[in-house]
Amino acid sequence: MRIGELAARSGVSVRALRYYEEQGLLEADRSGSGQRHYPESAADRVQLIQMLYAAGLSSRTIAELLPCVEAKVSTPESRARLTAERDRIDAQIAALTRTRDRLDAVILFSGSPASGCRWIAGQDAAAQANHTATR
Amino acid sequence: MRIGELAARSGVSVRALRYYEEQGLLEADRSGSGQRHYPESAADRVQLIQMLYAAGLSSRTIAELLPCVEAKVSTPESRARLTAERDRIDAQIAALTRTRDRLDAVILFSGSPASGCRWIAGQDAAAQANHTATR
DNA sequence: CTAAAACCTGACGTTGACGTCAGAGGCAAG
DNA sequence: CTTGCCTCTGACGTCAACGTCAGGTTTTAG
Repeated sequence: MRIGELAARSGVSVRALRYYEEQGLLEADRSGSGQRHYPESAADRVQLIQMLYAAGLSSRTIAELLPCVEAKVSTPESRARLTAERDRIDAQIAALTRTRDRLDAVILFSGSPASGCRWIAGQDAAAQANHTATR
Repeated sequence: MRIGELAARSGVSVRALRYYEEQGLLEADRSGSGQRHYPESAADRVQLIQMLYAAGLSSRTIAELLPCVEAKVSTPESRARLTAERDRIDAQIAALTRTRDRLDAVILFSGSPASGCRWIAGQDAAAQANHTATR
């Protein structure tokens, strides 16, 4: 498939796909006229790339680890990197969990009918119950 | 305390503290000569700011929600924002967890002695056991 | 009193993952 | 054939959270 279709399928921009290639994350066959052609498997690969970007990995790190993750093989060096990144992600999850719990506490407390949240007059309890029921 | 000490205590740079003030996240008393003076409580506030930055909130959003989080009060609007951010963080935690599990699978599989990871010759099982024992 | 250290404002520099635009070709339909 | 859409390369633009530097004032240690 060509780049536009891959972009549509994987939900990223055409520019992003070219950028991934530039960073050595995604290879493409070229037609005689220079157009990129991707196999079906490219969609999965793009998903994986996005996944790793979302976890805070840089292009360089992704380029280093992507083959390992796809093939499930690793050298001692790459295994060290993998472990380091996993630990970093673990720490990030822990931090995010604390942050979420903190926000939850604010939401629950300030949203509770008994909490005296009526610090701006004119709020009726119905709207508050609505928000509280969000969870 | 002055800005240098606050920076040292909270582990952020002086520049960052000035930036926070510029963004309306952190206020400071000024001495006659214009130097910033912070109360003890500023350290906690900075920690909270860092926490929210780390969760992916922008300066603008933090400025909006910081008073709510500190005082545990909220208007209906801010509660909606709080809920939205919490949900976003929840989703991010879920995505990170999936990513971590994927990395874990690679580490465990490629690190297992029986996995045939010896695809580069010359590795002894002892080093592998070391890495495996990391967790 | 003096020199070092800390602080001030203002302004330009950095980084990464793209967005966007320009100008030029390629490709199936009518 | 030509119209309209897709693609190409190359290059500059963006945005946020600071880093860094310049040039000057203030505070502190000796």
